[in-house]
Amino acid sequence: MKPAQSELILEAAARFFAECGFPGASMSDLARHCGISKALVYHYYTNKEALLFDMTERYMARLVDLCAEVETRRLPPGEHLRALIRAFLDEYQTSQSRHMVLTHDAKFLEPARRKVIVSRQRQVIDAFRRAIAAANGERMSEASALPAAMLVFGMMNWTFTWLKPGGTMSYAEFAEWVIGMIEGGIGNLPPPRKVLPGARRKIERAG
Amino acid sequence: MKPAQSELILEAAARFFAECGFPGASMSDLARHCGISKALVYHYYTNKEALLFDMTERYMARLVDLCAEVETRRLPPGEHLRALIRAFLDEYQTSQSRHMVLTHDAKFLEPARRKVIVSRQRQVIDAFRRAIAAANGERMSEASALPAAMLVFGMMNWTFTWLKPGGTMSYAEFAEWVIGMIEGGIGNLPPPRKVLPGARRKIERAG
DNA sequence: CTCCATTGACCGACCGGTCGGTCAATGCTA
DNA sequence: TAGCATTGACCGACCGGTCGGTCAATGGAG
Repeated sequence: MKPAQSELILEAAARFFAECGFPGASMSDLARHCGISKALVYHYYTNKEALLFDMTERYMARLVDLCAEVETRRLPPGEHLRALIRAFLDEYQTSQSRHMVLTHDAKFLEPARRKVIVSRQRQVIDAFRRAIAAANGERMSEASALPAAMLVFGMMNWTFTWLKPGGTMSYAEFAEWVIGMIEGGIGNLPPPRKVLPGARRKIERAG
Repeated sequence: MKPAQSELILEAAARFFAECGFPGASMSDLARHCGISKALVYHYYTNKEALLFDMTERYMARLVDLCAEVETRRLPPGEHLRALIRAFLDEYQTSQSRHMVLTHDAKFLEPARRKVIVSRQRQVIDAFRRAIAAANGERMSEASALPAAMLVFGMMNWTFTWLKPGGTMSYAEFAEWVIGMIEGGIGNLPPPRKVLPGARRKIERAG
């Protein structure tokens, strides 16, 4: 069974939107990237925004599912949070384009559609907030769990600006760095591995 | 003394680019936002990209200066890193638009100009890397300081997606959260303040 | 003080080209 | 032949950028 044409378009669009930005990515060029005519793209998607919505909605559904799947494992609190972080960074490894489109271009959705995405984002945030609160029990106040979740999302989501699949540091390895940080701070990071010379150059973008 | 016209354009452009994205922000609309004609914008800036470059270059210069200024204080290592984090988050408070343009749209600069920005970014990353290495001395290997810096940038820079000036949590307060996290992990975060009801709704975007 | 050359701020109208989107026609397959 | 996949030709709107030209301020020469 060959994958549906619409999904091939979706995948190419994710890469293309991530590269050029939603407003900068023309439908003609997108069609060319897909190797089909522009009219055919419009055969599958009513307009440019529908493409953006389908892409971001599917991706958010995937992340929400990921949270649910980890919850079905019924792990002890500390391990649950670790599993969540590992699951997300594993997903991120193959979802760079999708995630960049999500964070950069969701604002171009019309309000009604944007609301759908934002509400799914809230579900994900809440899953982490709950996991953090549970893992820290009485040591952490209810009000602290949400900002703490933002610290965790910051560490994880910033990878989209610097960590690349196939680079020196793997996503699985970086997950342990995030876990080490939240469980004991900077002095608690994993022991160093052997690092290839020149590897530092791989890590370059931030500000 | 009134501020130069070109700087008023720059400021409006930062807001406008941040809102619409660089490719999505038209020069006609920008001029309208400034209350001037499009031709006048081109009187001050040779083209759209020059505007983007001037904006990002000035901002990066400011961040590099910030690192240098903190270094002149000659603080003990631990305090130096704390000061760097506090200085950056204080700057971020009033540089939301500029920073969003930097991270979203620097890729639209032509390679030569882009290189200038990237090299400044590397200077900033290196300042943090050195501060982190110094603050942790022999407890941390040389190779660990760079990924650790990425964790810190993640926590700080992710604020541009959720923390808003004038919101429930101040930037100064959040700086202490970042410091608490790196110095002892999630169990070491600052004690909770009184939080206004409904404040949680202020924090909404991530994924 | 008068005159005028020079300058920089500023504008409306316009250019070639590209945008998102449409549509009638043409395969191709069942 | 019915029906879906696919196309090239086409459209009005808008894009980044330029043009010819206006206007007030400045300043040096007489």
